[in-house]
Amino acid sequence: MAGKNEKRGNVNLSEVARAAGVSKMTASRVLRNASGFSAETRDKVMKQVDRLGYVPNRIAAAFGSEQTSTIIGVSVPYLSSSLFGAVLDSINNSLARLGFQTMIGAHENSAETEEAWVRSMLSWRPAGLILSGHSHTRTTRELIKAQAVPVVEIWNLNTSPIDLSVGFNHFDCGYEMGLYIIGKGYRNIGYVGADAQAPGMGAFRRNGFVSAMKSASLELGAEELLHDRSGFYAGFYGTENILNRRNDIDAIYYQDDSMAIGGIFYCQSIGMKVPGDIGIAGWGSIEAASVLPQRLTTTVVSSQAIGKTAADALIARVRGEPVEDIIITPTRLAPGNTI
Amino acid sequence: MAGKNEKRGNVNLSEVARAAGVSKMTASRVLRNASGFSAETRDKVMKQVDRLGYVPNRIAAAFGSEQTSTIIGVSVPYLSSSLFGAVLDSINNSLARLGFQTMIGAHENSAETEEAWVRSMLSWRPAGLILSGHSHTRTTRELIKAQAVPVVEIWNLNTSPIDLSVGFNHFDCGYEMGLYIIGKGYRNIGYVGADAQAPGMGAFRRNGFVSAMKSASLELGAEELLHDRSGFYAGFYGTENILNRRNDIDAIYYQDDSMAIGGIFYCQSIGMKVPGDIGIAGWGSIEAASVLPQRLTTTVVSSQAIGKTAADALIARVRGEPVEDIIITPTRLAPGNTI
DNA sequence: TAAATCCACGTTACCGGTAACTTAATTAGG
DNA sequence: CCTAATTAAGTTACCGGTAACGTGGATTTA
Repeated sequence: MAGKNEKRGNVNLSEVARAAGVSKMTASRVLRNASGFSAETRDKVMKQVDRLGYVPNRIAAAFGSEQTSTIIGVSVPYLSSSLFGAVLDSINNSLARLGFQTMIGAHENSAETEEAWVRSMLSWRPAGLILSGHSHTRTTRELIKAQAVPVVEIWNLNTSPIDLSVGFNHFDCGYEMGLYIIGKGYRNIGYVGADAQAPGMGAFRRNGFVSAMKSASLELGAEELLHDRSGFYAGFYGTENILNRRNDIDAIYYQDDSMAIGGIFYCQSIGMKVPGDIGIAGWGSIEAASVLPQRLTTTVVSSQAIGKTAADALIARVRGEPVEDIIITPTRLAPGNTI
Repeated sequence: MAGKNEKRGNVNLSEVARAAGVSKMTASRVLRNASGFSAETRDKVMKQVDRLGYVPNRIAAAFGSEQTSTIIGVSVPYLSSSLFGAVLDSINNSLARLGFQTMIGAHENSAETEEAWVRSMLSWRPAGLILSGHSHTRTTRELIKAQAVPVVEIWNLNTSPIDLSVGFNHFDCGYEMGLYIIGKGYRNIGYVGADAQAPGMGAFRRNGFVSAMKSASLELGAEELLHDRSGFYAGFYGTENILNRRNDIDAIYYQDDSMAIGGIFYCQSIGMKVPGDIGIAGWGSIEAASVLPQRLTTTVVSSQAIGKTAADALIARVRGEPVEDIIITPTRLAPGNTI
């Protein structure tokens, strides 16, 4: 009798219940802290739980009730990105606090990869999903709607979301920075980005920026889109390229702060003064910028706020509480002294 | 009949099987690509799968068989850290490729937080776990052993692991760097770190470093342990502190590259030349260092290799294939020109 | 004091797959 | 040509919880 059940050290509810001299259902009620048991019974059950080392089986629970899935699928472009790392940390923190588990996926800015992930994710019958892809395939949308699973699209504000959207408008970020730079008197402005092979949100900012220039009857003096991931080195290299092609560029708008910092270092390395010889602006306000001798002109984004807001909104929806469909998390142009 | 099952757009195997005119079991075999069905039958089933939009239920599958859980729990200190971000990315990539799902947890260097996570994780009956905490509570170890779940401890090499260990020796990294710096003629060396409230692996490197100094009959000239997370700013600030206390320090070893870079910037900001006035060394080889005007003296660690090796080893163990218990991923002291 | 209510707990059925076993038909082998 | 092996299915039982409902005794209410 002992030997048979010790195949894997797995004790189940029935054994706990039997040991405590109650029914399986009563033990279940105690463990879920539902009502319908006396304090005395609870103590009896909990004593056996401890003695037998019972580990609840959430797979069985999720299977049995369909209400009790506490899995939340979270999809981001990359796990190794300082901006998304902070979003993930914040989401995971909020979810864990609320008793939910995070299953992650990295789509690398490919809508097809995202679709494959969503498909496999849905078979876990998650309580909800958090997506950060900038666009989804038609199948992705259909799959999600067919399963009627709550979803929050984060990062970019989607004005007609599948379900909920938490974020801000990337186009507007670019537009605002465009007007700012033009207002400072720059006229021959370049753009350096790094997601040409699979455009992410940076493309929206770039378009907003170009649009601002158009509104002042200007156009991009030069553009460098590396087939690479954004990063310090990509910024360094991209700046080298663009300045080799056009030496009359007086300012550069970068896809993000990492690249802008790389750009500053390139300029430094060839003896160009920032902002004396060239103006530089980034986006995203990463921590690395805080140690630069100059304060980088950038757009401040709160990754933490997005993560927490998204997690809270999703769980509210999961629980059937009322939620705003579209929640804007503010961004702020932070003037520095690199422009 | 139609209305009743359309409660949630959920189609189950029975319905697919009925529509295809076969038994549930045959449909199951087709979907798992097991043997025991004809090409004709497969086409019939797959046609209905597409027509009805069947999404398999992995919760039910995992529940029914116990062999088919494809959940892997992965625990790291923080999700928003460039080093662990790369490890996570690599783990997730490898696992996804092998058909496994990653459930994450962040323990923030607290063994108690890790224990709570392990407890909740085990109730999902995962196929395996990847842990990166530098030490575990006794309960954590007991829980894992009782459930007989495969585990890989990563990052720090554990010479008596619970199950498997993939990583390298942090003490040795510090020791090696200590000898190197002493060999360059420095004598009054400081250490700047940032995990005093919950020591992570950096503490081992620091101890290795101190040990190297002892072997040369030296001791730390000064030490600054910030109650903060490691990062550029912590390095900047820590350097300011340590140099204000002792202005005769001729070199500083940092907990990691982020902090070392922060240190370089602080020195630059007060007009100290690196390495003329002070030598600086970091650890971890993060990308940010690649854009510095000087090449940072550091220890190169392949986060990617650790992630992939750990994932592969774990899955081999899950599948019952033979695996090395202890796998060392190499590190390399990379001399730069900051020392 | 009888009826209504509440409480603590038990019983039954079921969630959606899969393992293990069985059966019928086909093919191979001597 | 008859038996053994192989293949393509079907049947049955079960995984470990939870929802829904049932029951008997204690307490409250009219």
